[in-house]
Amino acid sequence: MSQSTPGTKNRGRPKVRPQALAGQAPAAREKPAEKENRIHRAIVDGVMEQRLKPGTKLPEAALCELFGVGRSLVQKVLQRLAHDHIVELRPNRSAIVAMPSREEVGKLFEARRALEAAVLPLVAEHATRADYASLRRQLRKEHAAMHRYAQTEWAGLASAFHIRLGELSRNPMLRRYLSELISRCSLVVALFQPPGNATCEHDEHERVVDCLEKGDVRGARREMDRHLRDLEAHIQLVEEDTDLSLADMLGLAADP
Amino acid sequence: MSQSTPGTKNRGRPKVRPQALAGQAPAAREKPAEKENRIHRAIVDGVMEQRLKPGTKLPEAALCELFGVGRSLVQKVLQRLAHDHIVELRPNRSAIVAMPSREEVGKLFEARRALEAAVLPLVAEHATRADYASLRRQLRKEHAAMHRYAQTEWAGLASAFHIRLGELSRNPMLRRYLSELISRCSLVVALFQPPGNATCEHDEHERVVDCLEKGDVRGARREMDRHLRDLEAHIQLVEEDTDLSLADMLGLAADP
DNA sequence: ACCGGATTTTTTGTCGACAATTAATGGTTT
DNA sequence: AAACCATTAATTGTCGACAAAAAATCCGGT
Repeated sequence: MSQSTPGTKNRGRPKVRPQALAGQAPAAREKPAEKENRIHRAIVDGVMEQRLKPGTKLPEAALCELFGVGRSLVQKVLQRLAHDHIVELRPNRSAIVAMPSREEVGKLFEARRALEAAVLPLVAEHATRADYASLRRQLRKEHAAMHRYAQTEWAGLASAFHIRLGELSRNPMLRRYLSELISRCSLVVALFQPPGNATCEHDEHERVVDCLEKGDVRGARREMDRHLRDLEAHIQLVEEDTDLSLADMLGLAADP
Repeated sequence: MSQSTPGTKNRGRPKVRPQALAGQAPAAREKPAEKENRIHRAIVDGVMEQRLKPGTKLPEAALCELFGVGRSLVQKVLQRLAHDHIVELRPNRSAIVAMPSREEVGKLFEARRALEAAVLPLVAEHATRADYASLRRQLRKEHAAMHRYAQTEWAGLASAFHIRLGELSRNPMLRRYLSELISRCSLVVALFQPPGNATCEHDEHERVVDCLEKGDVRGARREMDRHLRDLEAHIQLVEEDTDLSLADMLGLAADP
């Protein structure tokens, strides 16, 4: 199969465009650490909202200009993003937005199922009445957003539920690992979920809390496992075999 | 060239001493990435073998001189170490070797129990005959080292068993998380285990493999949980309440 | 016209310099 | 003598500069 397209000089992956990154104006004076977080958040948001598509190049120089900082900061941020698997970092090459393969996505959800299951007994062990109450409050907000068709807000709240469970395990390491997996999953969901295709998820979250509050850990695990498999089943990977530069270019051409 | 100025007053936390870091001579030409790994490994080894005690300051300038690199590299390495919780990184202050509190250690082992339990079913699902055979081979080496009283080697092999289980889960994320927790645990064990107090661990590892090979996941989980609780029970934390600078000074005073 | 090698361009890797921040020191007052 | 404040020293935070690697481009041979 021939992949060489004669005459196409500007072939390759798209570079970052200014509009793709919400240009947060640097406040008059900000604490040093905040600068780093600002850049980090801007890129994460860009990826989550699909302004930055997988494979997009993120050259350090461009980011420096866009955010008005030196390369040291940009490098530190890219390092962090690479560790969270949001960008891919190759030696002597531009960092690119991570493009998980079909298999990686499978393993990712597998890991998440395992970790959520591992967390539930600890939640049941440590959670108090007040904790369950706050969970219920969160679920109400979630429902409200869903019925309002506030897509992105709802996605955030749905993740927040799982993250809250991680917190309720009262274990910082498990919480951190779970948060990491949840972020990556919602990234994948955002990537492969064409806008509008909202997976209405009934009240699977509620059922998990019901079981937990009854002390039925095994039931909670079962419900959670089913919920996560549902979530995974709802995403369809549309993947190109070896080279998606053409698709990228088309995507880039369709400029808002 | 005078090496270290003997007139410095060493009050407060101990600083890094040249002997405490195995001075790997930089090979004639090494790949860029290897430099970073060399420094990383040197510090990790130093901590594991207790040449670098918790609370030891690691100023960037000193590390630069010791390894003959610039501050960028040192910073990158410290960043990585901080992420692995081997050093603690405070803003505008020297990085110090991490000193886990009693509670952190408890949570650490809790997380590890949860994760090892979560990994076992996947191992049982994916492992082949050959995998079990290689596990058994590894166990034989472990036994040999134990009977030879090769303390440090045996510790490494014992960790290797658990790490191998992580690999056999065939899940990169779970493998990485588990490896991280195992490293931190063996770090803690090394810290609080006075040399000579070898916890002979019978053949708890064998029992886990036995259950796995029989397809008895639940049994394997039970054995593993017991094994890890045993391990935790064998470490005694000798901790100071709020401030251990005095103890540090004493530790430093007892200088070879 | 096409392929392969030399050249230019882009981009990262690494370093030392300067500014900012914190800890340590010393001097003054009560 | 103890506490407080000003000054000094040590250490990190951030930046641009230069070198090295890879990619993109150009060019001559078949």
